[in-house]
Amino acid sequence: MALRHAVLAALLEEELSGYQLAKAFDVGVANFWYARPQQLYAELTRLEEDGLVAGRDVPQDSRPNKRLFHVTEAGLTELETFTAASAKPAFVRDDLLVKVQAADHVDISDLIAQLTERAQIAQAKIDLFGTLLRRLRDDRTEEEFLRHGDRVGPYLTCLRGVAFERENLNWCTRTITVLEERRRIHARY
Amino acid sequence: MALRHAVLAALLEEELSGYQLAKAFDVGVANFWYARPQQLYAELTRLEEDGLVAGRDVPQDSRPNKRLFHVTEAGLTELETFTAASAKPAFVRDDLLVKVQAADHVDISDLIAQLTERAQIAQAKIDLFGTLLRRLRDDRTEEEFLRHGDRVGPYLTCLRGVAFERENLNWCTRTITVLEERRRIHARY
DNA sequence: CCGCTCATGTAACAGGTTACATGATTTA
DNA sequence: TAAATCATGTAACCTGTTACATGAGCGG
Repeated sequence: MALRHAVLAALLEEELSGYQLAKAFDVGVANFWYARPQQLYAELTRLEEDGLVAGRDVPQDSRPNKRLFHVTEAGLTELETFTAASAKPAFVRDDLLVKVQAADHVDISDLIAQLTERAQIAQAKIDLFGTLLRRLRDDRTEEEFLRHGDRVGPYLTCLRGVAFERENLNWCTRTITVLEERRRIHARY
Repeated sequence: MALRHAVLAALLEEELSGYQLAKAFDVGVANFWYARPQQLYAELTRLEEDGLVAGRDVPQDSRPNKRLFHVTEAGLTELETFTAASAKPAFVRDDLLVKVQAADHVDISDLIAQLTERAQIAQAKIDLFGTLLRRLRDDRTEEEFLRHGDRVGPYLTCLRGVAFERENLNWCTRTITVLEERRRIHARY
């Protein structure tokens, strides 16, 4: 099971409902994992059955009631065990890269369109992460926060997210430039 | 189907056997996708059934015979269609990031060990990709090659691979430094 | 003779995606 | 009144992983 530990890690910081978790694991706030809502609801059910998280009902007026989950002692132990075990390397699996790999055999305009779209998404994420980082470290400088802040885990993963998206953006614009230049040259004949 | 197009893209450059494909999709030569040998053999069978690739038997002495596959006209059309369709964004799903997210609640030494291991893997990949890039562009400078080389797709995906691993390495060493510093401070009490 | 590379698979299972379902409330 | 947000799921399906199986030749 893989999602399992990601959920536990996310719930360490604060009590969350399935719905809130889904938000975090979707749009890109959680840069260390991605999952669909259905998967999260299912996983929370299983985690509770196994006693790794516990939920409590929170009645709300003018909103449907919700269940907030927190990590139990057993859950923390499970996370410790998981952390001690060696991590399998992460792989790249990206449709866009497949398309660029085939660049010399397919329509360049399609490719440029998709690279442009990806670049925009990357920029949006960079902005989002930037805001998030500023909120996490509050007044402090990054250096100061990383030394003495009380919870740096989420900050560190967020730094990874920024770096990744920055490289992503960089590569997209570079690739677009190359492909456009080649199209221009080709168009002369 | 996802692997399908990755296989087609890989076969564009040269005729390959299942075994050769497996090599390319494993160790990290193909930086645009990852797959296990079993999956590739299965996918090649399906692709051939669907007429998107065609194989030919190559008898070898002092080696088992093999089947080399190449992309058919129908296969190329399929790739074009795929490229024209909009790509779904790629997500992060990394065990190591989950562990770092939980950094404030788990054993730091375990974390540092795994970050170190990951950093070494990243360095190895950077070297590998560097060699590959030099081979691809031959004598030419990168600028020159990207403008006038005849097949730049694999080069561009490889550039993405280098950038990714460089950021990976960077983040790992930075994170190690932060965690070690915090451990040092903590140890005083 | 042991382990590695070449060469190709099958079968059972775990994990993730897509489609579908429901229902209340707030905002435009 | 239509769309978005809050809130939670079920069921069928597709994809990918793990474990296992086979067999020949080459290098130490």
